[in-house]
Parts: sequence; C-alpha cells; structure tokens
Amino acid sequence: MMTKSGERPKQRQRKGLWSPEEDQKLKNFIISHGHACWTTVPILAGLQRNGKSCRLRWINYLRPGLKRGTFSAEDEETILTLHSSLGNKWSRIAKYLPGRTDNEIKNYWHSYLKKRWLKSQPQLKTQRTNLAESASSLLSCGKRNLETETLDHVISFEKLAEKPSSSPPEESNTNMMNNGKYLPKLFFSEWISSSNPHIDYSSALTDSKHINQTQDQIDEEEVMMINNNSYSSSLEDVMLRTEFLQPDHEYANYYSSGDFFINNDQNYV
DNA sequence: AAAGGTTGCAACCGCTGGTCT
DNA sequence: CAGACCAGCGGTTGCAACCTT
Repeated sequence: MMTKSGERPKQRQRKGLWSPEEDQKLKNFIISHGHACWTTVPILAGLQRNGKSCRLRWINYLRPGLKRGTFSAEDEETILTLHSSLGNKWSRIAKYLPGRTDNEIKNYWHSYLKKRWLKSQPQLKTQRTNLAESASSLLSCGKRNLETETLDHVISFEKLAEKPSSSPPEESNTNMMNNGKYLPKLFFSEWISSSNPHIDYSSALTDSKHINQTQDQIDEEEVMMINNNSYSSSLEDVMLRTEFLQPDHEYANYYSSGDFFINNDQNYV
C-alpha cells in the first residue's frame, strides 16, 4: 500500500516506555550480532522502534557494566568538579564515572546537584535577583507583547544582549576560555544564577581560539592543561583519583568498536 | 482519603559533525 | 563538492511515584 505521494507508509513505530519483552529482544540481538548500524537494529531485531530509540535504550539501560542506584559522595564531588570546569559536557563527565551514563549524570545534576551547587554559593541569590530585574527591564523597554512572549524569546533576547557587535561564530559546543581556564557554557536559566561576577562573558565570547577545534585537539589540550597545572587543583585531584580511567576508556572504545562481541561473548551475563 | 503539587527519571527531539556516495 | 545518512550529544518533555495540604 502506498500513500498519495507514492511513498511506502512507514511501519508504525512504538514510543514511550520499553516493555521487558522489547528489552529482551534488543539485548538478545545486540549480544549475538552487535550494532553495526543502529537504523537496521530495530528491523533485524523485530522491534517497532527507531534506531535512535534502540541506541538510547541500550546505552542508558541495557548495556552491561552500568551502575544503578544512588551516586556516592565521591561521585558527586567528581561531577561538581568536572562540571565547574567542563560545563554541561555530560558525555565527557561520564567518561570519568565508569558505569554511569551521560543521561543519568545530567538528570542527577538537574534534580539534585544543581540545587546543592547553588546553595553552596550564597552570593547567587542577590545576583539572580539583579539579573532577573535587568532581563525584565530589557524586555519591557521595547514594544514587546509580554503576554505572548515565551521563555525562549527571553533566552534568545538575552543571548543577543550577551553578544558583542563583532559577532563571534554562532553557537559552539566548545568551552570558552577565561584566564586559561575553561568556562562552563551556561544557558540563560543557569547564567542567571551563575556565581561568577568576575567573568567577562563578552571577552570570552570573542575569544574564538577554541571554536574550530576538533574533539581530539580539545582532548589533547585538556591533557596539556592538566600537565601544566592549568586546571584547578580540585579537578586535578579528580583526574589523579580516577587516573584518567584508562582501562575503562579502553574498555569503552573496545566495546563500542564491536570487537567486544566477537571476542568476549563469555563476558556477558 | 483525595486532590494538587513536586520530584525523579526514562525517553524524545532537534541539532551538529563526521562519513560516505 | 554537495547532499544524504548516521551516530552522538544536550536540552526538554511526559509521566509515574511520592509528598503535602
């Protein structure tokens, strides 16, 4: 059967929570075949899901080696320290917490750690008030219909206000630099509660040093910064404590390469 | 006990960058 | 070289469980 435009109608894909049967199907399939191409996984595994959904389910829930349950105090400190240096780079933070996924860390940050972090910095309260006031006055000075404005508008308006006239490249995922230290990239809501009155965001934005770097270059630089003691001592502590988790990285790379399935079937439980 | 509010987490969506053709 | 395709990432949403009134 074809649609008006002559396309074959897509098979209806399931959304929402995964059933135990679906989990089992996906797990069985990946254990025996690996996942060369995620888009074909649901078809071959007989699942009415898209590849993206399968990938996410596998990475965040089904793959072996995942730690479940509460974060330890040490984990918390690691996240806080890494977040203060790397910003919202959840996947990179997750590299230093074996068995934890970026999604899990992100959720934990938003539901608990962020509050703790904010609480630990008493000057935030007045700063937040001041910034909220200036945002609202910025908005009220134009012919803007506040009733129809959404927070998104506020955010983009603020982003414009942040940017210097010689516009730097658009959004970049790299972290900005300030006095040789990485700055976390903040979203408006976070920026409004940010704790660093000394940070000159405009100069950080114009510093395009990192804008066009590849991830490898950034990783390399990260290592160099650690070697040169450019990171804060607390981050260094974390790095030393986890010893870069090299074996875990190797495991992760090995694992994602697919070789794991060829040589280590016996490792599965 | 019930209704409304809050929280935590799984999953989705949209975007980006890399690779392939 | 351009466009298609794909994996990965990070922000957001939806919903169930829990809490408060």
